[in-house]
Amino acid sequence: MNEIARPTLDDVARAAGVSTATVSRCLNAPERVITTTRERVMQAVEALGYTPDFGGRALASRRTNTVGAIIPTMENAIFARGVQSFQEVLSKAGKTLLVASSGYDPEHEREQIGVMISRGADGLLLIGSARPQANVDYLRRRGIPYLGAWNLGGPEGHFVGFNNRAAAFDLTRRVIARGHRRIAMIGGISYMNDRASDRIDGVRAATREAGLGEIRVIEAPYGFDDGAEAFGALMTAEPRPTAVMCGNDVLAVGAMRKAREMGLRVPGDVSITGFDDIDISAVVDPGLTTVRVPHRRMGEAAAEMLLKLIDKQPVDRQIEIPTAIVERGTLGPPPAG
Amino acid sequence: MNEIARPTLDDVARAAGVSTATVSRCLNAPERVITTTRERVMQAVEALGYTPDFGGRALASRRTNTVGAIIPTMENAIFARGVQSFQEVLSKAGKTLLVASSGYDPEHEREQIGVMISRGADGLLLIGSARPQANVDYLRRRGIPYLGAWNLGGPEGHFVGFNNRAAAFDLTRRVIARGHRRIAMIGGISYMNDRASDRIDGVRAATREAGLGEIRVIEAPYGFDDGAEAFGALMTAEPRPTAVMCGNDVLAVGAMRKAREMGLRVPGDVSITGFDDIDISAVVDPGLTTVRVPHRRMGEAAAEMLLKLIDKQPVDRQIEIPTAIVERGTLGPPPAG
DNA sequence: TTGTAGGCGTTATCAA
DNA sequence: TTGATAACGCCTACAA
Repeated sequence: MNEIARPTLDDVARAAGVSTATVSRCLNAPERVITTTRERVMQAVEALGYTPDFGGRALASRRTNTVGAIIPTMENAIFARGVQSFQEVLSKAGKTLLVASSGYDPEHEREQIGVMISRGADGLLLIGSARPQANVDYLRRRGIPYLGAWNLGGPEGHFVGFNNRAAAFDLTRRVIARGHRRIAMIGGISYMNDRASDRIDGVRAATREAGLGEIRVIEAPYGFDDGAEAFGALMTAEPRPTAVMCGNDVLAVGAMRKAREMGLRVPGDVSITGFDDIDISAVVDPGLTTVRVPHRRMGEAAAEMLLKLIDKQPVDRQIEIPTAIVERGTLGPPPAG
Repeated sequence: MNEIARPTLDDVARAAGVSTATVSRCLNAPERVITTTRERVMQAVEALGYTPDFGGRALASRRTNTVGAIIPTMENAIFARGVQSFQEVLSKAGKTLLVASSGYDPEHEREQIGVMISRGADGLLLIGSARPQANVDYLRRRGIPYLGAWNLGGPEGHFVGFNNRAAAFDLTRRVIARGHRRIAMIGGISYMNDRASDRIDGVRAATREAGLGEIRVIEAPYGFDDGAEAFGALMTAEPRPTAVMCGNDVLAVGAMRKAREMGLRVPGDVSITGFDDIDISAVVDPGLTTVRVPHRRMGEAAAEMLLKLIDKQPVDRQIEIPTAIVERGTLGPPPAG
């Protein structure tokens, strides 16, 4: 079987006995071509297996129908899920998704922004709002539409996301209402990560409001072991917290594992809360009390907003996706005494 | 702040007082330009913030430095993980990843292949080997290098993956060695999914080899609830199986949940096994006995192979990534009687 | 409704 | 070592 050279518009035009302009129109504005010729053309397209060349099209139309997403890593299930639905919506709109990862490093993000620009992305999805001004300027000077997702942002820019701070605040209030006075937190690494730092801020604000004084916060990388280790450190200090709130479910599940290893009952001896409501949280025993974050809905909303931005349609500056506390079994009253 | 038109090669050339050809050479073959002029050019590039236009470059060079991946869905953690490492390796090689999803539908996969071709992907990552011949032909006629991943394949084509059948076979032998004679299986949907069907085949082959006769297999979609439901059906039939082997960990964890709901102890009343070793499997109680599948390593190996294929370097036709049985707590001897 | 023709930004071939 | 210049494949006024 011989390798067949890719057919061009010219080939199709010749096969259908029309000009290249007509073929182009058949593909991009079918209503501007009379039915009979259109059918003839489409037949030729089919027969030759023609697919338009992206380079040529991009060059001539100044449009790539490509959208870029720069996320920390797909290994984090919450991003994988959001990106999946983001991509599905894009795909329906005829756009293709270009994916890059920053590994939580602003410098690397900056590089990837360059890659996306150079590939002519029509729009860009970024995560959160915490980034060097240089990265933002870079984008704005190019006038390329972009969006922060997974969180709400500052006074300018477009965002589709959750109010991480408020959700953490509400959850903390609930913990306090259960009677806890000694609360500690295992947060995600907050440097250049506004989701992590907002969650920490939310917890701090609520404990302050309740007059509990400054709570202890350990920041830990995103991993079960890291959560376990931080939990160990927290629980060997005196006075021991009666509730440990975690910046995400992975840390929380790691903490639960460590609690079991230490012979601590949850929630009998210590309450634990998470954030994200990943699959695993419904499955551990007892079930993890956490904050449900609808990543799929967010991905879809982000795609729709970015599409509008690209089309220069009017959009709200921020879209807040509501979250909800999911009470399962890891939050109880503090141990007596 | 005004939006700044993207500078072109021409702009840089003018700023540096050279021809566009020289600028192009500075970027693509620096050694062919004398140092002094090169420095002058690079300065202009820097000053203008020039990034080459992808469309123009693709058109002129017939190369896109783009690689496509068409996977069922990123929501499945095993793909998300593999794609992440795939992307990282690609990125280091200066290639960008285009992502599309097939939703496990061959028809949709075919469409996405078209999209990738039309975008000039230099190479393609597909999942597994089960697909209509038409999809394969489409690719081969174009002469575009592609790769099946996550499984090994038939007599032709390139593959980087696991021997799903052999791994399932080995695990089943282990189950039988524990004394189980009544084994049932909850498999993934096998239609056009060779990973799922190979795992089922492996289990069947081992039970046959042991003279256990035809075992009951229920196929279920990829979801906790689906695993739970299938498990319920299996355990209400007579005679009840003493071991339920699952085609993936998600089904297995669903089965474990259902077992608890039914008041069945695992592994006291029934043993359960999984496949994939996702995060959750180490965290459930008891820990799930399963097959560890190194997705990251596979993603990396796939990227390296595809890169070589694109460069027309010689490669092995198949690369097998080894798997390993992970014994945790869900596999025990069958209940007495 | 259809065709003609110029141009999009880059690379690559040839000369100089 | 550098510079002209002709592709590359497509889109889009503009003309017919």
